Amino acid sequence: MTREIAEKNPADDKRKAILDSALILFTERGFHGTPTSLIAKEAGVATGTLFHYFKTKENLIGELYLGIKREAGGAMRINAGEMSDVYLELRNVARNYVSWGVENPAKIRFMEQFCLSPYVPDAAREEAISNFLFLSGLFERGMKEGIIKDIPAELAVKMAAEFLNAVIDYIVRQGPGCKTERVFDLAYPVLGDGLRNRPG
Amino acid sequence: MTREIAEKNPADDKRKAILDSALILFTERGFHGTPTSLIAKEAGVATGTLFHYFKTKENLIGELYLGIKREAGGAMRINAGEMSDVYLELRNVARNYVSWGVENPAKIRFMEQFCLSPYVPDAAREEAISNFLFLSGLFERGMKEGIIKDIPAELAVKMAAEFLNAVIDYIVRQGPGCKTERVFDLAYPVLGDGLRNRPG
DNA sequence: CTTTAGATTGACTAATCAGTCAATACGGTG
DNA sequence: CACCGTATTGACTGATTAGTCAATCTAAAG
Repeated sequence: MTREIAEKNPADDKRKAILDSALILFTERGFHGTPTSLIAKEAGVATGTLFHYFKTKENLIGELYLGIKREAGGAMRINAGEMSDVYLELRNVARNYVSWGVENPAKIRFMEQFCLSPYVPDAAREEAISNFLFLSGLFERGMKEGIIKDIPAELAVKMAAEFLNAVIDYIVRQGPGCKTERVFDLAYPVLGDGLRNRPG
Repeated sequence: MTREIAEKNPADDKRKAILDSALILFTERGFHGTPTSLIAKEAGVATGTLFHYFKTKENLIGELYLGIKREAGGAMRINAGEMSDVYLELRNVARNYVSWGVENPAKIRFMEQFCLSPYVPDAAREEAISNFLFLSGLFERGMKEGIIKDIPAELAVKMAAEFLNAVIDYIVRQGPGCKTERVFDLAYPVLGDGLRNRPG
């Protein structure tokens, strides 16, 4: 009856619908500002169904957070390991991240708004970090090879991530007329040249 | 009786106590997660007193946001206009901002957590921007002089701000043993070299 | 002392919300 | 069809909260 084409598991669809609605509502209204009843209504299910899939509201936000972090980490790795040097690898990762961010502004917003927030369970935050360890590794390799400034890798990752978030935010705010590639080519050299050891 | 030394206006003290408590509690528990009754209790006043000084809870958060933005803008301008070139001016602004941020981690947390948040009234956000217009001006001057890469000033401000937030966050997380100046000297060249036109 | 205006109080209310639960519908298996 | 475990529902509850208000306090001025 209500069966859609290519629908593998109706249960997973409800789950996904709940997560999708929660993402939008949380970014628009905040965690405590969004009642579970509203999430359920927007997802087209009853309140009870929401609590069938997620034990508590905090559990829901934790799973949402983890899923987004995993997706971001995955998006960054496209074509990873295929470049001729660390510098190009970093540029590729940055490019992937910005593309993903521009196409998923709500997810970026969610991460920025909630990564420091007390609502995200510690366990979810810790597991999320693991998705970005490869980045520290990349920086450390570049430093060992002497082509990246020698600074703590943790600091470098943080700086790069925040920098790219700013680029994404700028592109999204410019509206649909703004070509991502053009802005990226303008903005990335600031990070790239900055990280380079003894530039020139 | 309860009069302290050098107390100009007892009313202003209550106001300030409420804002101070609100800042801590909002960063620890979020906006909707912090009842006005708790803010009042932590400030040592009655609930009614809080609503005597602030018409609504949203009004309170708006004033808190504005005050912090004003303070940050003021901190950045220390010794501004006294440097020999734009590059040194920028470094001075960055240094001032990082120092202020490291000394006021709760205020940085608040700004990061709530600057994108729907709880901040639009009016407060708009007025806050005016405190940072001088920064766009500084970037534009540097671009005109050809010593800064030619990119949209709005983008440059955003990139620099997020970059410095990452530096502050790193220093604060390292704990009290971490010397701000040392980390700043390590981190700033990444931004400085990056912004410089045709480095080398 | 009396008056007056603002500051302060905290019990109270109407509204809202996270999570429950008993009832029902669904879907696969024999 | 009969059986059974899972999915789904939405009215309901106990707890919490923003904001009110009538009463009380304080302090300055006459």
